[in-house]
Amino acid sequence: MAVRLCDVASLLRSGSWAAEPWTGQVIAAMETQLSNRLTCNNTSNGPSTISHNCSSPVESGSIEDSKTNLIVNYLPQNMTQEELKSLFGSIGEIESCKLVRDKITGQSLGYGFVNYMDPKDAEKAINTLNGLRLQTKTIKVSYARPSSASIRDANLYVSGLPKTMTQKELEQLFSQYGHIITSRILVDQVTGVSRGVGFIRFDRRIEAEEAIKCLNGQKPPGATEPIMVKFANNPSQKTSQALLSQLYQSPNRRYPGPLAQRFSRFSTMAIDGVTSLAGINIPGHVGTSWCIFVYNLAPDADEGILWQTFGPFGAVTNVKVIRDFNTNKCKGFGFVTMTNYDEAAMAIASLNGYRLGDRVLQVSFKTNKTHKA
DNA sequence: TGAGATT
Repeated sequence: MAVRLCDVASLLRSGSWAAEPWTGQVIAAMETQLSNRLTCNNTSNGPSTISHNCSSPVESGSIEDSKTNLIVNYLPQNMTQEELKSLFGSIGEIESCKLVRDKITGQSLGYGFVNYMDPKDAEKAINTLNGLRLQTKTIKVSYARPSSASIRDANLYVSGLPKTMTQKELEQLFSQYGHIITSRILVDQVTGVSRGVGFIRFDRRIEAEEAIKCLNGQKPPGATEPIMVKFANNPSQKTSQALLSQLYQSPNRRYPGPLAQRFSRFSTMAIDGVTSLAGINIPGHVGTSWCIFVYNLAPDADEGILWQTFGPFGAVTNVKVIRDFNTNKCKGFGFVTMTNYDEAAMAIASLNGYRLGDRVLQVSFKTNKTHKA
């Protein structure tokens, strides 16, 4: 099986995401000022090389920002709002929780918001859940900015990049026009070589607009060909398009649908270990879940450790650490609920006998001893 | 010609 225990071990804080140190949004008057500072004199007389004489943008900041409201990105596609609440509720009391879904299709857009009652819990959630691996995703947890039009649609699609250009170089190129939230260069999955396309998400729309004006059709330093810079499609457009094409196209299936699923659970196992982690629902188990008994947990074990340990194996819907009523210390065992049999079985096979801290776990399906008298 | 970050 392709699941490696070192992956599980690496969960325990790889620090893969830094929390955005960022503290706020800029008032409208500053936007004009910023816009003026960054104005370039790009003429449309064809490609030329880019000069780097623009000044750096000001850092935005405000004490008004919420210290309780978090944005959670890169959630697994099949994760529900209830699971999101369960995961973040293990840190502290939640005031509200929302998984963002496509308005038309209802599909998860892969991100959500969690608002805590106590700012300390929000901070703790960033420290403990940011970078958590869930299925094939590594979630990112950071403070949410107050929603406003100025921060929307600030995502750029860049193509024609030199294949040798690194993410850092891409950021250097674009950072002169504003504060970059995320950047990415797409690579060939087999060779790892750049595909010459990437994405830059700016803090604010005006920064993205300025970058398009200044960089579209220009040659990066040392490049022989000009790059194309434009606004990226947003996810709701894509899901809407997919819905439309489903409605209007012939019934030929391009993706594994109900037919493939009829091969039952082995279809998810046979392809490779990664596919089996993708959270494909298995007919016959819809509406059921699989409860896993985890024994030999340390006294200080908490729900977070169970999420971290089982989350990478598939859809986890709930975790529970059994505690002593008086001391509140873990009594040495807990339970994990998973949606899919394959994923639960994989987790058990991989984690039974696994060393967690100074203890060797015993992991099995929960047996039906039912209730105590 | 493409991942998924502002309710």
